[in-house]
Amino acid sequence: MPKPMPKTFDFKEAEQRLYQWWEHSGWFKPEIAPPDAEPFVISMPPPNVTGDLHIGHALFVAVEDLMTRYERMRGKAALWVPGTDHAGIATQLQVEKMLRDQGTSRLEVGREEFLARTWQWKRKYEGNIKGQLRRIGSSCDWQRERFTLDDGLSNAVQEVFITLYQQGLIYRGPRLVNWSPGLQTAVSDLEVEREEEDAKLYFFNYPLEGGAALPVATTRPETILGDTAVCVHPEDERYKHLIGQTAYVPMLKRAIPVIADEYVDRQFGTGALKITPGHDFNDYEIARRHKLPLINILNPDATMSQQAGPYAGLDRFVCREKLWADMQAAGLTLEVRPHRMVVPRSQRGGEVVEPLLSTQWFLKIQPLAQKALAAVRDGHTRIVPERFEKVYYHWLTNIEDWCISRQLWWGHRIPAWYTQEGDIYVGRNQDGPPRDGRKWIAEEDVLDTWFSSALWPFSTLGWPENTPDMQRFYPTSVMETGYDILFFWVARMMMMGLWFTDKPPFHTIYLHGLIRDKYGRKISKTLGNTIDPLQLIDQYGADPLRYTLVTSGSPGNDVNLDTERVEANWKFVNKIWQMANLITQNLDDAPLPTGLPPKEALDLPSRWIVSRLMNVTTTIQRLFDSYQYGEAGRQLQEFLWHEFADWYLEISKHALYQGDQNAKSATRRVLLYVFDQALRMLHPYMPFVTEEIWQYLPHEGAALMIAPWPQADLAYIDDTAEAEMNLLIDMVRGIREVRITYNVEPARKLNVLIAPGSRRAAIEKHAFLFARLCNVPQVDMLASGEPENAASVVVSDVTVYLPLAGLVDVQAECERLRKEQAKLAEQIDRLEKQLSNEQFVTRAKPEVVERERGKLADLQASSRQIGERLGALCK
RNA sequence: GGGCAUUUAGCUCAGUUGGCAGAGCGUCUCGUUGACGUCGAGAAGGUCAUAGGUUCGAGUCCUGUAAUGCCCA
Repeated sequence: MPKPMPKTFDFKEAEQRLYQWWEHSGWFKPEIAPPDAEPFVISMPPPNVTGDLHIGHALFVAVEDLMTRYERMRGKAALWVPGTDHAGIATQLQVEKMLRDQGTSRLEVGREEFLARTWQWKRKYEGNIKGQLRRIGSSCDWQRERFTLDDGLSNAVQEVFITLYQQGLIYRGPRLVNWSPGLQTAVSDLEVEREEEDAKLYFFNYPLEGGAALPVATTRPETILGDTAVCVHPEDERYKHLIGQTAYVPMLKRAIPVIADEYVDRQFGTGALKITPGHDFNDYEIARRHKLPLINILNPDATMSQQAGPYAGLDRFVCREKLWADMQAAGLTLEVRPHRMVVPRSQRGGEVVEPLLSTQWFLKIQPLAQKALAAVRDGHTRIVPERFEKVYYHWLTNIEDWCISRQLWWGHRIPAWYTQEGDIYVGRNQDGPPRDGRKWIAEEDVLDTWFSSALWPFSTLGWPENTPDMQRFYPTSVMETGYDILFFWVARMMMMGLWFTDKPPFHTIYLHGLIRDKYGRKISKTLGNTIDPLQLIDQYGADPLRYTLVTSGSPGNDVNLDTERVEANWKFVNKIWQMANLITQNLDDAPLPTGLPPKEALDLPSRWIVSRLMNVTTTIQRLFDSYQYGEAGRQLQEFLWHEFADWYLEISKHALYQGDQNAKSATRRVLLYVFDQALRMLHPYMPFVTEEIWQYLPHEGAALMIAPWPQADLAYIDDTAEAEMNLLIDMVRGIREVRITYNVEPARKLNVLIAPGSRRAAIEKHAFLFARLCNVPQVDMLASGEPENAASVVVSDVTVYLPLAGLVDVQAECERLRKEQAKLAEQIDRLEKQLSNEQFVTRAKPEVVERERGKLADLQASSRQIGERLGALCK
């Protein structure tokens, strides 16, 4: 006898054991496939080492592990490269917070000590993350694990930086950048979030030469101190005559010109615009056109600089109030109105970001963007779902130079040095600056984290060395990640990959949606609606969580996660376990030939379930081919639970308990085969329970995770068997319904009489089904006439009579039959109309017409039967 | 301002070559049996947001509208 299974699946014990076994067996490595196997590669989006994994991470793990396991079972050399990201700003903020809690600070401990502490932090959270990835069941190759600050990856970063610099694509210079005063660093456009907020619009008089004044409106009065012009529309009749005059900056009395530019919106405010090129992107452009000077009135911490004269040292918002009060006292102010405006805020801290003149490193991105655009446009890389291609095109077409330097400590140090004279040298950090006797000062800044992430698909494989991994596994296959980082990450990987390897880094970009709570609200700590994947795993196991995440939505759309579904799917796991229990309990020692018996040797239920399996397998394959994993998973559940378990398992008991050796053997083979195939297809969704069960079943090969992926054998598809079984199933359902309608105690056995119409043979042969499925142990064929006191069930041209002496209320039965008849009449009417429509018969596909005709015939037969019954019973 | 998505049962969502509207949860009945009460049987519940169009036929394709959400400026 096979090893008996425990009553229930102990996932806590099994998950850990199975994972270790898989890993130690080396099955997560692509090397288990033959050397000439086609590779399948995913670079894992590296989680930040800032903290623990959240439910969003669990989603990408579920999907990527599914893809990897599927391709591995298909015989590919499947490689899923894991890793973590140093996440410059985010991690630095966390560590700074930790230092603050310890009563010290970054500046107090100094750069070296700060970095040491950050590495400590990194080790701790990286460890957590790896443990969590394992808990979810990730079949990634841990020996190829990478971290963005590894030596190899840092080397790739330097190589890229130096090359781009030499190609003239990286430059350094003073530009207006988005400055985060709290973090004291520049950030890129993407890291600034803009949202409409309630603010104020301040109206005041700009004093002009000769005592006149020009009314101006501004949302940020403190920037008045940095004005270098006042601008009106050249055709504005109100102000035309003032063009060329001199204005005086309030309180500072600095003389500036009144200029004209068509950029000015005459409808907005007063129609006159103050120009602050040092602190506004639009003003900066206007100033360039008019060759205006530029004044920086802000310090890096957003206090006012020396340029602000008497206001120097004040915080920007304090200055706003004070300056306005002073102007009011000077009689310059007009009014303050409430005003909705877009305020730029830092993606990280949420503080207001200031446009600030600052010397930074930039990447001239247009040439790279062109290649990235072309690769998708020419179909070398495909985005799933397709609609994101438009978003991708739009962003890359309008892209501006990327500010890549950050005034942080945690990150890749920019490999550059300067001299006092302003010379720049770019070269490898380990080589140092030129030894030419001059004093070279090392660049302190680090690179934007996304700069290194952009290299991830190839830097993790050993680039710039032409390593064996690089040769075999690059380009990678699929980039699976959230649509929210399409610009931050995916587009940048495309640009860097194409620029440095001349190949798109992956042929497919699969974008998943974001996880929200069951009400569709964004998950956030402040809302308190966070969902901890580890807690769900502790409660229900990894399989239900994974299955739920994958089947709760559709590609590219957000998932409103209802944790009750995890519980429901935990029940599904139990159900599968119980199926396995039943099957294994009904095996014996005799070894069974593997595979299916020939079709001719199968009874009807077996031909039916095998045919259903083949059809489902075909559907699953079609869905997998188009990345529709959610739908595929749902179909598997439907098949396994509501066809295989509800019907075939019940029916198979007949052969198992009452059949002869041949019947037993054939049924066991079918049970094993169908179940085994379904487990294989389910494995990428639920690796643990499927593997554990598989080990209790007779099998070839060491593990389910490396067993071949099913292929449908179309020879077993049997439409006749499916139709025949459906008839029997409908009869059983009808009988069950009657039993419940007449409150027949479930324990009470019933005998039925059947007028079998054209289905006599099939019904006689499978009469045993009724005993097992609806407690009808005896079925007799009715030669003629009708029994008294019987309820009836009509399916096609078959009528089943249930003699229910004393139970049948003739009136109620007539009522039931009339209702049934009316329903049929409605459907018949519809079909008759359709089929008498010349257009339908000639234009619709022949098989559709045929199907409708068949349906009509069945319905008409049923209707006739019921009509006769009504005639006999309900005079 | 431009773009995208969503709108289907009380709730959360499926429904991709156009062919009789589905699941889970919840609700209501009822539970004999040698896998499972973490279960089984049965039932109720829907103008598929809305107005048009294409088509023999539209939840599905096209156009307009509304509401909600997201992205870009």
